[in-house]
Amino acid sequence: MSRVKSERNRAMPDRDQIDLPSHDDNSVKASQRRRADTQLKKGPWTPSEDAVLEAYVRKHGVQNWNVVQKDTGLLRCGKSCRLRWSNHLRPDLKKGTFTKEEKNLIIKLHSRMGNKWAQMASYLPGRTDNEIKNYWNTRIKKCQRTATPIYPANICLEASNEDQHESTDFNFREKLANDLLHGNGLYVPNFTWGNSIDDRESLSNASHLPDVSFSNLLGLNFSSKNYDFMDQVNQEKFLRESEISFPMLNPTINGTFDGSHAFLNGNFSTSRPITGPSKMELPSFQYADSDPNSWSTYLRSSAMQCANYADLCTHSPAAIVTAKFECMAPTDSVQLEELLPEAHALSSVENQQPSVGSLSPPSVGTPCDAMVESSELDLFERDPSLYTLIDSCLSAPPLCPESPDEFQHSDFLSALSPVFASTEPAIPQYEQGFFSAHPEDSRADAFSPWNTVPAVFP
DNA sequence: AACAACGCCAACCGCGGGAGA
DNA sequence: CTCTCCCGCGGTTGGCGTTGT
Repeated sequence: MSRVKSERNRAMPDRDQIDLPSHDDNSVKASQRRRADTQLKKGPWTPSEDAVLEAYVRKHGVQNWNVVQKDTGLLRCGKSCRLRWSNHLRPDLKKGTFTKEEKNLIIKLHSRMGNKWAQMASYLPGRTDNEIKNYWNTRIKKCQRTATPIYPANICLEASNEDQHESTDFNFREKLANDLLHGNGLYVPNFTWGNSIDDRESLSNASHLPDVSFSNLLGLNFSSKNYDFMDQVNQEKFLRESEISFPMLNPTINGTFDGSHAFLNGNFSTSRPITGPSKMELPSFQYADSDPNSWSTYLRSSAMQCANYADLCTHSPAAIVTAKFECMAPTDSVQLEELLPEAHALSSVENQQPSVGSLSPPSVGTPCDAMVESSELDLFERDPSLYTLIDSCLSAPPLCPESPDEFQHSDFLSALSPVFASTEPAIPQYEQGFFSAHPEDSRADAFSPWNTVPAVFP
């Protein structure tokens, strides 16, 4: 903060609006403040007010918002002036609705930052924290109403992959493996079909991993010496997918959160079961994994349930049709700078758009986009031939649980592959040098010529 | 056509932090 | 060290247009 002393002295002593004698006691100040508040205008800004404010800022720049109010005679408090300028009158603002790329980025950023709207805005040049906040709040409401995950699976996948690849000081993957393996012991799940598969809400947030090996799905590796972490989480993933395939298995997936794991669509609490209306605040990824109800504990329990699902698959191979919904891996080891490439790419895309404020050009159709628009992919709609495929599979003789390897699934999976092939997110490439400085420099405020240069309109 | 629900947006409010007196 | 002031942030509210019933 580099305010000039003289400017500060010109500022109105009152917190936001009015000059008050320095010798007044607090009660008098408060009284006068209230009186002053009533004199100030509230509500929507008129074009004439905008013009006055803009003209003033163009001439004098931004130094002290209370001075703006005083000098211009606007019946607006300094705070209101600042808000109006930063959210609407700034020349570098980008108008219009968020593009799909921006939405993706917001979701990804929120998965890492939580409700740090201003920080998030720094990754979205031309966008304000208020815009992002409004978008997110609307999104949360929508997700709550439709009982869909707040964090689309593809976003979580990227977060998961990035964390797995780049985390150095905290190896989340190994931590999970340790949790799952109970030290050096192998996890031998209970294969008894009939255990209720609960916590599907939680399962929808399991870690995304590459396509599930069918032998893993059938539980063959559960007793294998080579049964590693990936196998376990693959099975975990598959179990979660079962909830998507067979929602009827979980009558409790209706938006209430009173389970011990307390997953909240994309958010999960570290400790407290959540009942009733929930406040979707910070992202799950931000919470430390230090609670008995946490992610690792959850994974451990659901790995066991996975075996149940593997059993189910031996009788109902059609279940795997929906097996391509990714999910998340919460972690507290996050490099926010990882998002710079995407932010840059996003900015590049925006720059190529025909005009500021217009809608984005026809999307290339990344699956991530699709997930943002609709978290629930109807694979059957996307490929009606699946019906035939499933029918043929279901009409085949039941598989023998004792020899699940006999199941010839390769054709089945390959037939499905066109459906699944497009579900990997397309991450824009990062062009070196676009962001030459810290992302904070890309903040809308920082981009503004007012802040860096002289406070005088060029 | 009327009403309600929803979505979006703008603006306000309270609070905390930084800086200067 | 304390107080005051300003700024910025996050939460919340209210208005208005759109959509659904």
